[in-house]
Amino acid sequence: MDTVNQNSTFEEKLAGFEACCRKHGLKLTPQRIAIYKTLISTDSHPTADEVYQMVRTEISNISLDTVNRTLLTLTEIGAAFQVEGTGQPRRFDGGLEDHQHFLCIKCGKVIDFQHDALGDIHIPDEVQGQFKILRKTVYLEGFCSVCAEKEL
Amino acid sequence: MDTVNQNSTFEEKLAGFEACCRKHGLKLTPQRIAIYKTLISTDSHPTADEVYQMVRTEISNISLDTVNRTLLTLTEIGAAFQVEGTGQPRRFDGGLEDHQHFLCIKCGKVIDFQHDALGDIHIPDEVQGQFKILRKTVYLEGFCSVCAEKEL
DNA sequence: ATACTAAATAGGATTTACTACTATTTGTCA
DNA sequence: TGACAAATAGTAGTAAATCCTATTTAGTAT
Repeated sequence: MDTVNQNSTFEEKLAGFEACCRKHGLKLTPQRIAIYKTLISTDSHPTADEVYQMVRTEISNISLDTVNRTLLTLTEIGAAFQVEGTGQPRRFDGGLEDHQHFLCIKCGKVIDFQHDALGDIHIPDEVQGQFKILRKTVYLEGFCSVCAEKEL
Repeated sequence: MDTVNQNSTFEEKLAGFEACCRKHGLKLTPQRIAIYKTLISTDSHPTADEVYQMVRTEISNISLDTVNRTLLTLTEIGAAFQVEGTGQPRRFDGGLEDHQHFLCIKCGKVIDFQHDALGDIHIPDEVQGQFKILRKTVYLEGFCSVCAEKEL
C-alpha cells in the first residue's frame, strides 16, 4: 500500500503531499492544496459536494468541477482514496458462490476472484457487537491487466 | 452470512427465493421473479439499467423504476447484494491511519473500525499476478446500531 | 369462485451526481 | 520575465436514481 503518509502531523502530511504532486508532475495550485487540507482535516467521509461546501469558505469561487476533478486526481496519486461501497452506478450480484471482488479503478470493471483462506476472516468482538454484520469480504482495488498496460 | 442459497441449482435457488419473499411478506410478482432470474443467470455484475434491458425481453413494458426498486428489495432480504465499490455518491477518505470500513446499507453511513490483524491479509499469487493491486481491505456491510433497532 | 385491500407497478417528471466544453488564468521552468 | 502546458471557473449537458400518482395485481378472506 502506498498512501502518501500515515501517522504524521498535519504539516508533514502537507509536505508529503506537495512532494507527491511534484513527483507526479502536478502543479501545486491553491485549490489543490485547499482540497487536500480539507480532506485530511475531517474524519468523516465527505462527498465531492461536501468537500466543495467546506472549501468554499476558503476559496469562495471554486467550482464543483474542480473539486470533483481534484479528488479524483488525489486518488490517482494515492493521496486519498474512494470509500468502497460508493461511486458510480450500482452493480448487483446474485450472491451465488462465495467470492471476492476486485475493482479496476480505471475502467470500473468488477472481477471476481476466489480464495478460500479469505472466506473466514475473524472479526473482532468489539466490532461484532457494534454492528449487525450481514456481509464481510476482502476487497481489492487497482488496475486490471488491460488498464495496467495503458498506464505505462 | 445469510445469502438465500449457495451451491444450488437454478430451480432450488428460485424456490428458495420464493420462500424468502413469503418469509418477508413480499408478493411474488412476475416482475420480481423475472428480475431475480435475470440476476442469477449472469455472472457479470449488471447495473440496474443492464438488468432492465435484459428483463425487457421477457416483460416488455416493465419500468426502470421497478427494476431499481426490486433490486434494492432483493438486497434488503439478502437475495442479492450490491457490489462494493459501486453505488451512490462517491465518498472520499484522506487515507490516514490504517483502517477498515463498515457500510450501513440502511442509512449509507460509513464507519471506520480498526483491527491490526486485518491489516495484513495474504493475497494469493495468482491474484497478485493478475492485477496491479493498489489497495486491499476487509469490508463489512450491515446495519449500524441505530438502524438495527429500527429493523426490529 | 368473488370481492377486497394493501402492496406493487408503469410511466413520466424531478432531483442529484457527475462529466464535458471552452475561454481564461496560473504554476512552472527556461 | 516571458512562454506554454496545465489547471480552473462557469456553465451546459448527460446519466443515474428517486419521487409521484393513477392503475393494476397478488394474496387472503368470504
